[in-house]
Amino acid sequence: MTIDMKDIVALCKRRGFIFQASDIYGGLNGFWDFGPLGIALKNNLRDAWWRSMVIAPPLGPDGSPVEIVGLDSAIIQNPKTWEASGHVGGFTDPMVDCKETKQRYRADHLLFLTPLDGKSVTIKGKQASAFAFMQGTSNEEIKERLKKLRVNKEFVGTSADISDLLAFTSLENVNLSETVGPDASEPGTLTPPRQFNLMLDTYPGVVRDEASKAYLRPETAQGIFLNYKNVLDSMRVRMPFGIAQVGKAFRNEVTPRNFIYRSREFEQMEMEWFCPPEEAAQWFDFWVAQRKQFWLDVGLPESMLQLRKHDQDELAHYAKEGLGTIDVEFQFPFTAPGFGELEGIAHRGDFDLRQHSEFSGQKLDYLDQINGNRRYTPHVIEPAAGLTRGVLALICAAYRIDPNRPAGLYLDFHPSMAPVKAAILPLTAKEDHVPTAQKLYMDLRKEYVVELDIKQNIGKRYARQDEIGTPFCFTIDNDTLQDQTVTVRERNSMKQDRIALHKVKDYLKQKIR
RNA sequence: GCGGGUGUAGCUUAAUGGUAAAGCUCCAGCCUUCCAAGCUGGCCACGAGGGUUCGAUUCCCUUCACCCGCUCCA
Repeated sequence: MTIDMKDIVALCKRRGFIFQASDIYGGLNGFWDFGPLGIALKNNLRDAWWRSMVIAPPLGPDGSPVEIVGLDSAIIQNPKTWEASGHVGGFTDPMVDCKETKQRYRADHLLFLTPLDGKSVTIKGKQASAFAFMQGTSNEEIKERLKKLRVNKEFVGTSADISDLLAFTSLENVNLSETVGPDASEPGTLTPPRQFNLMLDTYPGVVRDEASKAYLRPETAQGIFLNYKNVLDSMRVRMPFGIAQVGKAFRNEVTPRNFIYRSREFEQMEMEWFCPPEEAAQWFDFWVAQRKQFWLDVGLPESMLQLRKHDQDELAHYAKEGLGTIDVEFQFPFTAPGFGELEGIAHRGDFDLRQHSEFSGQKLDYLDQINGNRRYTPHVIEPAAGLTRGVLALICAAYRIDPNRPAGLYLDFHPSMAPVKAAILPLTAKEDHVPTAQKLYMDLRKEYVVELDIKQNIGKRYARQDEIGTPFCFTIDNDTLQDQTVTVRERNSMKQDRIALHKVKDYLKQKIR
């Protein structure tokens, strides 16, 4: 069965999960709003995460519960934060476009050759003094390409490894008009490198002043590092321990795509786990296993999940010195049969605390008074999950096409994630079914999100509940009035059972973990 | 940012240089004892801006959004 994202987007809109932001104004690229059921689903996922991290964190390798505390830091922090974190400097990738082929290249991924004798050659009547190639191009491919361009010369670097070639950005005075792009047929088609600012900025204060420029956080993590010392000084935590945070983050994605998967405003669930350097490897493995289990627990099927270790060259700037990064990936409809990132577990080493210590002049190390007053800067293991992406994964995983039911489809949410746990349906709108239904509804809503739906025939009401993934429907009919039983209709099987009216609450308690 | 495609009601579709049509949904009422049933009535649309024209949803331009591909993705 292949799922079309169009159908998922349509369902999300039709049933109040996710709307395009600023819909009545024609939308805004990269922004989405969560409707009544979308926020319910998101809150359920967020709460499950918070519970699994802060309220009831898992047992560590030694069998005792690990220690994690919560945090909610500001979205806007002192801009120095992002200088220290490396985001201001390293978060803007210079890009180069080719006017001929319409290709775009990251300037720092381009390498190029210059003739050994320093003399240019003529191609299509134009002088060419440099030839650009994508990083990773093999020597054979380079030779082949030069042959195609009918260039017969000795080049700097051709006989050596590709890594010896000069990086494009290292050439201050490169003459672009004499440079042949990686896929171009003539020189002079490349644009100068352009900076892409990947952080959104703002200007706190009523007067717009360049000196007051600040950034909307591109990740929640830095707010945790900034509060590392505050937490240490106020919470009596001891190494190893974690700080967890859920919140919005903002990135100027070059191309927002795939519904809410890559948006410019999104929500993260991040936990920074601080530990002694020598324990980092053990905790890294521990958290990778824990995080995968979390996604299984909220209902994503094993077959749609995979763990993937980052290659060395795709590691983020902060993860380069550590044990690397492993992603938990989900098989989204738009990546299938491939997978897309849902969560990344990164070993950040002591990079962040070291940087912030240097930029702020504050001591951010740890004095271990239990183990001989040893002093060290903790290493950090970071499970960073996309809450927004998690919601999309839950919806995609739950989407079931079923021609045998009126709605033609249903959402197979795990009962704990379902926005509505149960619907109370009087079989008819007649006066004798309604009061009993209302009474049951008023009773259940104290503990569960339930809906009372009176209007229209029963089939339509079941269909609507199928579409929003409500796991159970309780129907009140004439028999209810006689023997105090109701029909319970189970979403996935559409099977009906009769249970006692007073057992309904226990039934839900047992079914919804 | 590039190339291609698509924009008519909540959804699916229609027609038209001159009052924009229908089915489903939705709402109200009736009827209904278990899966979008039936009857009656009702609400709701030409993505936005500009141009051509007596008149534009239709033709032209621009723009915005979405989809696909490229690119990017700490």
